[in-house]
Amino acid sequence: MNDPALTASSHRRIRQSNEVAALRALHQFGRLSRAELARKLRLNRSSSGHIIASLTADGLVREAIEDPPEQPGYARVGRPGIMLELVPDAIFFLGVEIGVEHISTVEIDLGTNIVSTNVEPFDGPSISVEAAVDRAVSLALQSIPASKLERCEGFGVSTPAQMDKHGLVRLAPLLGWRNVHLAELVRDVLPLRVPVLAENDANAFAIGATYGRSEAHSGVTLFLVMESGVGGGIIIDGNLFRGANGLAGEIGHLIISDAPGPRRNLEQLIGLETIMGEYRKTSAVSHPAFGNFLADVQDRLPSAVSIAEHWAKALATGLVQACRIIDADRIVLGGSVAALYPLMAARVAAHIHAIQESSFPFPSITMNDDGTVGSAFGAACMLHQRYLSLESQRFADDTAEFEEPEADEGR
Amino acid sequence: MNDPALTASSHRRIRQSNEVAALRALHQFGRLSRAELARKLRLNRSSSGHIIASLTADGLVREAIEDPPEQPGYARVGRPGIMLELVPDAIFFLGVEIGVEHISTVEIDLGTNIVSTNVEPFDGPSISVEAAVDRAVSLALQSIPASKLERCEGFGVSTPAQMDKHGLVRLAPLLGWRNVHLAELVRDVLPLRVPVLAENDANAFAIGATYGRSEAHSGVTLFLVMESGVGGGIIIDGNLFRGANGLAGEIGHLIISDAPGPRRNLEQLIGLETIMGEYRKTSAVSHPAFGNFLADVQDRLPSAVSIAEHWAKALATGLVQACRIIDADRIVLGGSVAALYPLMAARVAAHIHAIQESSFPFPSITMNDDGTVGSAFGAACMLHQRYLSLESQRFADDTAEFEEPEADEGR
DNA sequence: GTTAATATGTTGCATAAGCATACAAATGTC
DNA sequence: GACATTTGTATGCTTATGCAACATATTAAC
Repeated sequence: MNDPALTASSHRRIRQSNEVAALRALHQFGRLSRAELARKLRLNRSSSGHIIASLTADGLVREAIEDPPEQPGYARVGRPGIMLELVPDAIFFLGVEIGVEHISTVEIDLGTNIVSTNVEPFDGPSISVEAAVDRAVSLALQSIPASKLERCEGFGVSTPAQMDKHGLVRLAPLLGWRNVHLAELVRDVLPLRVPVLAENDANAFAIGATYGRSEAHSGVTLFLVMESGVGGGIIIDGNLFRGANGLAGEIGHLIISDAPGPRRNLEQLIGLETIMGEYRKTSAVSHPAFGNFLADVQDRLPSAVSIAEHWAKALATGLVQACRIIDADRIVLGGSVAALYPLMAARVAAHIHAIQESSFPFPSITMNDDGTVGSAFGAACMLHQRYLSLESQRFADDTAEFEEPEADEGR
Repeated sequence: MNDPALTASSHRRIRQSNEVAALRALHQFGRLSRAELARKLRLNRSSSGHIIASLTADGLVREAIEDPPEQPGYARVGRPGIMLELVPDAIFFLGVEIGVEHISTVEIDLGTNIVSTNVEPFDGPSISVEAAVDRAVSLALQSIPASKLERCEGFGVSTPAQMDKHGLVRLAPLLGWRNVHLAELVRDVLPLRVPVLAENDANAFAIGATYGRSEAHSGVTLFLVMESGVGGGIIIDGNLFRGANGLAGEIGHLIISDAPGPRRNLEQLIGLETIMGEYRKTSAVSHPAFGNFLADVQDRLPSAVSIAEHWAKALATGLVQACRIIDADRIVLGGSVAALYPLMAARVAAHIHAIQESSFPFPSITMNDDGTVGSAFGAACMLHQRYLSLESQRFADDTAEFEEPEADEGR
């Protein structure tokens, strides 16, 4: 492909771009009248009408039957608009997470509502890629009736792996994969001709946690997933920033060696295993769970508090380092270990202010409240995002030619 | 402004977008025929002709009189195309750097060639913002004949400061500024109605070092300026990534505390002052310069080599940390201290491989060969880049309405 | 040296899509 | 109940691109 920045607009492209913009606006703002849409898109009212007509014909948009909660008190003069909304079940997207210990799948609709989820235990390291893909695909499809299948418009896979943007896995240490084209494998197995995207699990999680949230729609969000491993993803202006090799935001491998001793990375300092390893040494319970630890911290048990304190300091250090580089304005914590944050928020903040120079602003830190299927959900969101873009399959009929290997003589 | 991603295309917008694409292609590839351009832009040959006609009428493009170095050996059949090129002196852009010890100015033409430069000593901390702006503007304009002034299409300012994207300086510790609207001040003083942009000096330097280079046109480039201070900038797919507050890439404030002792940041470890401070303790010369140090390193003088070794290790640590976050595929070193790198490249590489886990790819490291006016040049490039975009002033006549404060009812 | 093949630039026409305008409809205000 | 205000739609206009045809300029072939 030539420089995407250079590609020109043509006639169809305008309409496509405007349809996409309309869909995005409806997704972001929920309900809009044609006139409101025209204003948002800086379009003529009649053009807005045309665009809506074509989207309605495609079954993607409809007029809302009821316009219920008419803001009370503020009644506007003039003829009221007819509210438009996305037709949620017009199409759907599937996302699966191939984890180390489980496979999760999610179905989302055009409104990015979760329609259904499946989770299944799984022993990643002992299973071949092909078998894993088979299981993931069949789990995702098991609850979809055949008649509905054709409305599927995308399939996303997330997995703990380094991979390029085409879904070619370079390395997946936890699963023992190397140089497998994951997206291809899924495409081959899927009984559908739909776009397939594969993405690192932390990156997918980051998309899922921010997708559609207006806060994350502009600015820089750093998302952290803290489990036994610590991953991360960066969202810039609502889009995933992958970096050159899909490794951007892999904050778990930051080197934090404030203390003397062997060099340790952030993952080894704030990951679940470290916490539990330390906690086991002191806990009264024989096989303590993370919940026991949280309870002990809450109860101000000194040994637990001390562990949490180290955790807070390491986390603060990592966040400060990351922000020196990407200058995020928003940090979102996810993964099971994030539950420790509310108990330690003040300590984390104190450490941050002690560590960083006072002239630097610091981002807000919030928790990700999402459920357990975050990464699969994010994978599905990636395809929703793609559908609401110029790369959408809706426009594929006229761009059907895939004659990419054109001679790049000009380099 | 509403979501920029949502704004729709209209008729004029197509043409504008295509004219911009044509200008960019000509800038990037130098000379193209109408037919070649049409292929690059995926446009019909006749459309390409129309666009070129309108750009030629505007005086921005012309047919090259001679097509000299016709690649020998490879003669293509068919009617040869008429080569088109930008008219370099159709318009020009000015860039100034308000440094701590000097003011530099640059004039570049439409081909981003440097037309002229001025440098003047300056005592930043002792001079008010207004006076500094005055001097910078008059130095930039001094060699421009009045008749030429109207062809100026942009004015860029770079300075060591934290500022937002509108050119509002939050803090400039080295100059003693705080909460000044630098871009506004320049606009007020300039005897021209041209776009004015202000940017942090390291960010501007980064743009200048990568702008127009096809290598940097895709991927992630981390640029480092090493002087007494250490700054940095990040270029993603050819565009500056500012972060939420314009502080992205400010790698000098990374905390590197591998050694015991007080916490130190990267700037304190690899900056010019540290090197020279250490070097002075051992040097035979009474007032040694950085050149003496370089010579001693080259001569393998143990004391100098030891200093350089520490430098290499700290640099390697900083680069690895940065790449864990942004996953750059290209690092460019600039500033006077960068001259040390070629002597230590092997050691830096060794440290990098020792520090980072083997599964991570590592970016190439190159030197910035640019002259002393890099930051001013970058500031000028920012306006060149803007001119070759849809925000160009060329299109301002029909977008003249600035009725931004529209009610954002939908939030 | 003439003819064929190939690629470029230009011209006239068709098409598509947004814009401007006008108008009917639906609501609130007086 | 008259009027203002806003929405949605229908009509004609403008504009930029695409398409096809043609003249033009060059190489290759006989």
